Amino acid sequence: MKVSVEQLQHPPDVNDRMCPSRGVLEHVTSRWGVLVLIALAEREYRFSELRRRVAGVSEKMLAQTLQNLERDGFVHREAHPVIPPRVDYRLTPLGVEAAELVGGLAHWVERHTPTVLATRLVYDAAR
Amino acid sequence: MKVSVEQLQHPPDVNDRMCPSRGVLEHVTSRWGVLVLIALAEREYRFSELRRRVAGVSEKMLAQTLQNLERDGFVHREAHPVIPPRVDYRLTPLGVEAAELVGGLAHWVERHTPTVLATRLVYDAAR
DNA sequence: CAGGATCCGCAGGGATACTG
DNA sequence: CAGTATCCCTGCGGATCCTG
Repeated sequence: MKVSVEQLQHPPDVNDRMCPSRGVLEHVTSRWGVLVLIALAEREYRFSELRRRVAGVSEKMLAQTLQNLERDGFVHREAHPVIPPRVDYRLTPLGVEAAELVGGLAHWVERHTPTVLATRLVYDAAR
Repeated sequence: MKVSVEQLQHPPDVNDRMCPSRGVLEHVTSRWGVLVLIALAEREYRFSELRRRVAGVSEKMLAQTLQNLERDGFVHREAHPVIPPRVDYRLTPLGVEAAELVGGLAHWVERHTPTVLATRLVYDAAR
């Protein structure tokens, strides 16, 4: 089989280059991205507040998630020059829309989870 | 409608039982799950048709994704006892709803991707 | 307190070969 | 054609330490 040079030049992330919207979608639907958006949908949070709210997230992943969401324009970061440091995170107008959509999806999933679990039992029982 | 963050969390293994909805959500929002749902939203597909339609997915991941979606009750699998084998995949009524939601989210992201990319440029330029 | 820097384990996922 | 089985590896994400 012949392989084009172009394919070899950019082996990684070909899809990302061709379809950047996939990357954006993965940011908002990522494991912690979903939870952060839903949390910030209710109100503004500080870093460690958010860390407690989204229990289980590591500092690293929370920082990374927030940076992605800020870079994409979904979250606004406001650092107050005080000691000790204080940083507030809130949704941008774009973030509010995104949070409504992912929140809607999450809520729909929650409502139908019992059905899904029952379906799984039937599926698993059939083998 | 408000969605609580607590109900969606499952950092350790135990939380899968405490919060199974998170698992369901990850199935439909997974990298390939989203694309499969969107593809099947337009029409019924066969396995290798779907593989060509969802460019970049490996056989393994497509099979795994389809099994998850079938087990959760979003996709119906119909195998025809012919040679060569022929298997059709289509959305269930529940899957249609799910596909509408993830599709809505995906299309919203697509519409706002130019804005996001522009925002990223500004963000990156600021450092 | 808000995060950067580092190390590292392990499972998610790709490539390939094989089967019914 | 529609998968399953196998090998293999990277990169996600957790833990820990450090700084402003």
